[in-house]
Amino acid sequence: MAERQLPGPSASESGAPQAAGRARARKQRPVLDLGVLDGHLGYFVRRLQVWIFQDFVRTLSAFDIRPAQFSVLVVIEANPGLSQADLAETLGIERARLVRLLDGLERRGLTRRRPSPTDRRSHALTLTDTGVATLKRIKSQAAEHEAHLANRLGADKRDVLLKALRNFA
Amino acid sequence: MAERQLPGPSASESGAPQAAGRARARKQRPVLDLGVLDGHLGYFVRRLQVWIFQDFVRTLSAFDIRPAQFSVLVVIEANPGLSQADLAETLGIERARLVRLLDGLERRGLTRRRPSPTDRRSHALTLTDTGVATLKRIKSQAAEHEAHLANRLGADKRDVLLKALRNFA
DNA sequence: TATTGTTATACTCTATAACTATA
DNA sequence: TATAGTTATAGAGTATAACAATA
Repeated sequence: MAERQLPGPSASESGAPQAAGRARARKQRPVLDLGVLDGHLGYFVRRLQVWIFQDFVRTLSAFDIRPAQFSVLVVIEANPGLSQADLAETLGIERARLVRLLDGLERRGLTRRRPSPTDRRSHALTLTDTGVATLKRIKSQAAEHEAHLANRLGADKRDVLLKALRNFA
Repeated sequence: MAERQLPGPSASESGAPQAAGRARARKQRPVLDLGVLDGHLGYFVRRLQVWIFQDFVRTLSAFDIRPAQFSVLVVIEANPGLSQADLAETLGIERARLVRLLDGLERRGLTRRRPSPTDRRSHALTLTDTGVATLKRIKSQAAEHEAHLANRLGADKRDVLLKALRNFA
């Protein structure tokens, strides 16, 4: 794991790592003009999203879990017995991609595909006992990641954003 | 280009395509529980970001340009003569990836790498005349995409988000 | 005819590591 | 020693098409 500075999510837990690690000098760069990018919401949404993903992956590195995998585990837990098609539709993931995603989670013993009692084409998805136990710990770490975000963004601003975006998709 | 429905950005320009194309019936799906995802800002930021990218690509399909390419063109135009390292740092793109990105734009005659007058290791990036002219038209389409977003999100909410995120990265 | 899960392909993007030529 | 541009690789993710089994 290499060190990362500036725009990336900080590896330090809190506040100012000022006099701690004797931060190496970095090349000074000119502040550039963003041009019309400054008026495009998409640019800033993307920057925020990248920051969030990086912090999520780092904060949950002990579990080797990525945001997409997390979302799959959470939705299966909340809706046991659901089908792959329904899961894919809910999360906006391609059915085709979900296959590999579930293969991975299944190989790790976290999820299970059972035959659907009502439709022989589809699978009924559930968490294994290990999956439930592991997800409990994962959720705890994910909450810590969310705290990082609130800290970085300001708790008030984070709440505003959450409410504003909740009804979007 | 296949049809796309529901969560994706609508292909229709405005309002309600209700009685127009006699939309095909879609399988009815149960509304699933998002579980703790509902409290994670990252999930909704990701959904919004995906929507924005899709609408951007569709709205600018006549130019075959993607968000990353757009951001590169805009920042070069606003900071002629800048280096690849500075551009990469500003946009949060890996230096390694920027190389291919610029190769593509250069092949299309939009950008140019000139020798830096002060540092023989680095390049001074500029738009070509074609690049300037093309970008002008691209920016017009990008503005239309931004209008779609404001329409979808609500103009007021869009403004709030832009202000909230501008100072993030 | 349409849907479910699946396989396959192409492309974008992130994350790294390494190399060369310069500074 | 460090930086600039480059090449290469591995993996995630998107987009798309096709197929067999089933509805």
